[in-house]
Amino acid sequence: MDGPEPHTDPFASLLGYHLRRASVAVMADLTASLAPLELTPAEASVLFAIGAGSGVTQAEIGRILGIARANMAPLMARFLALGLVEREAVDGRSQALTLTRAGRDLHDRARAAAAAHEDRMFGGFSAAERAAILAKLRALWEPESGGL
Amino acid sequence: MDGPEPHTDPFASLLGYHLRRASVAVMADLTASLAPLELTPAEASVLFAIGAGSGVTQAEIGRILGIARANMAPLMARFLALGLVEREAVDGRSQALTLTRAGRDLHDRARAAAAAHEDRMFGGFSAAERAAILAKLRALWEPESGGL
DNA sequence: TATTGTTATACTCTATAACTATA
DNA sequence: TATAGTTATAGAGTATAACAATA
Repeated sequence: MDGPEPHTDPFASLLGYHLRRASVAVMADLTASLAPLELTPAEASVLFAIGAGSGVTQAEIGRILGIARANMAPLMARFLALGLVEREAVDGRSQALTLTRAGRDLHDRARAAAAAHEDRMFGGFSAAERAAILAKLRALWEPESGGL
Repeated sequence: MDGPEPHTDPFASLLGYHLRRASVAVMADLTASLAPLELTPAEASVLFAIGAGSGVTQAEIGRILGIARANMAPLMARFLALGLVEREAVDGRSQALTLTRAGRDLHDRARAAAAAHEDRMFGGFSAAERAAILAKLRALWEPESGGL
């Protein structure tokens, strides 16, 4: 007869489980960090994508960030309504996106908030550790990043 | 005058961004791995928690897994309807949960599916690398795990 | 024939509030 | 006064289908 089951942690070996829990915790902190700017993490990432590339289009951003085209529309509508973004026709269907002055302003503040958030979350890791983890995480979702 | 902005990846330094993308990709694979068993990742984790501890209660599982009590109810109702779980009164309000034979059976198949999934996702990492990443991830969400 | 941007819609997950019964 | 379990419901986030205009 076996005794009662030993209380070994059933999630101790499940990397995916810890990945998920960590992601949820980190996202919650980021959400709180961006809330004063009235930006969600997804919106901030779109702002970063527009701010980095000159004249990216809406569809391109969706592909880069993994946001469905249908869900980009209301997000961009809000940015336009807030005067954060300007559009310039590339051809009859695509429009190049650039940040207005207000958009660049908010972009910079979101960048600062994200940086503070990263320091708060990952400050306990050395720069080398951060780089090592980042490379491994990238390999998990970005096939062309080389790893795995 | 500045030239056009250089195309530096605006997410290159954002660990949180890569954590999120990796989590989404890994969860999608796990979801697909568990679909033949008609289990969601959350359901499988509950099955694992019941299978590991003798007589845990519904509320305890919620706390362990970060699932709100309100959301545990329908999940457990399904498990009971499927005959996967049995309840035994601990006191007037709590009930100890144990797996039935069918529940243990599904538990073991879910375990196997999760293990195959983990190998597929993380097989490119050495055991030492897996352990190192897991410890870092744990530190991000489980304060008492020591790190950070 | 494929792509862009849009609208409408559905589906899942998660969060909140309220309630009963029990400790 | 706090906790267990439940119900109902609301809000995100995400996914699908369809459409008009353009390539």
